[in-house]
Amino acid sequence: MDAWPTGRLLSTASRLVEHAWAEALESHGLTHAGLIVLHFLSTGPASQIELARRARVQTQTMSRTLDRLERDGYVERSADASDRRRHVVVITPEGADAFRRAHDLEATIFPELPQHDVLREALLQLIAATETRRWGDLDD
Amino acid sequence: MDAWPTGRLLSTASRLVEHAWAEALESHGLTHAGLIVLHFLSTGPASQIELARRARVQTQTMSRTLDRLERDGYVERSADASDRRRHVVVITPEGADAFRRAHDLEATIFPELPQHDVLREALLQLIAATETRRWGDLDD
DNA sequence: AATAAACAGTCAGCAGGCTTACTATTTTCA
DNA sequence: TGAAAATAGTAAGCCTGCTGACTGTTTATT
Repeated sequence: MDAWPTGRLLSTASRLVEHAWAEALESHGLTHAGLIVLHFLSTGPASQIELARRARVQTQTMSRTLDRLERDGYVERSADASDRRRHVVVITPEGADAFRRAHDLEATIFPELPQHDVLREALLQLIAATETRRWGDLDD
Repeated sequence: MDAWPTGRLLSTASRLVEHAWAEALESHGLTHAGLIVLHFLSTGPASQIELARRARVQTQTMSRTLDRLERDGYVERSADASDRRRHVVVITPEGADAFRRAHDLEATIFPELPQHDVLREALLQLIAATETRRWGDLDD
């Protein structure tokens, strides 16, 4: 496995970690993708396009993630009065509750690593190096 | 984004890198998941369960990946005479060709990173720390 | 003012992860 | 030997990425 290309190591590690999360999250009625959204909404409402931009996914993907969150009663969508193209997405009390319960898991589920800080730094650099081409200049 | 949990950084980085790959690979008629399989098969035939184990995916996932590779003419499945439960998977000349053309991309597509070696080492440790619970003891 | 362009969101369909549930074959062992 | 257990593979259905094509609304241009 030492011979694997770095991209493959990256996606394998990502899948393994995500799976460990998923196990913990499903007991709170949440998924990985949903948790990200609740995180963003915990500080206030947002449009779908803004949520997509911050999560670095396509608006179509975000649309379906919100479908599921809405189905489960964690968010609500309403038309924006001043711009009827826009939907304002708001977290519900149930959503805020689920987020609060799940929030600490994010930190604790990650395995102890001697290189944790270095890993974070390298990932941030890697993201910075690749994302501009795909997502343009983002400030968060 | 500095405040993001490490798991989220990991999956975001993984998706961005994978997307850059995908662009390059599709010009060779390949996908990420397919390339891994061709890589494993380039040194000889294997059973589906063995391919799944080495790629760290479920056999059901591998089954469908092989469906697509077979559909595209890159691999062939045949029943194992000595154990009729088993399918022996073999790479075709077309598959070997596609693999050869794509092989170098894996290394060159990855962005230059000052921390490349440290990143690899951290990822290998992370995989080692998480995979045993899910995949048992593997020797590769 | 009318038309063109940009924008916000959705739908349909594919890929590749996952789980649960199934068939068919082989192995074990009572 | 014959029944139970293990093994290899598939099917169906969910989630979350993606692309391409579409609707409806707003903004820009002429």
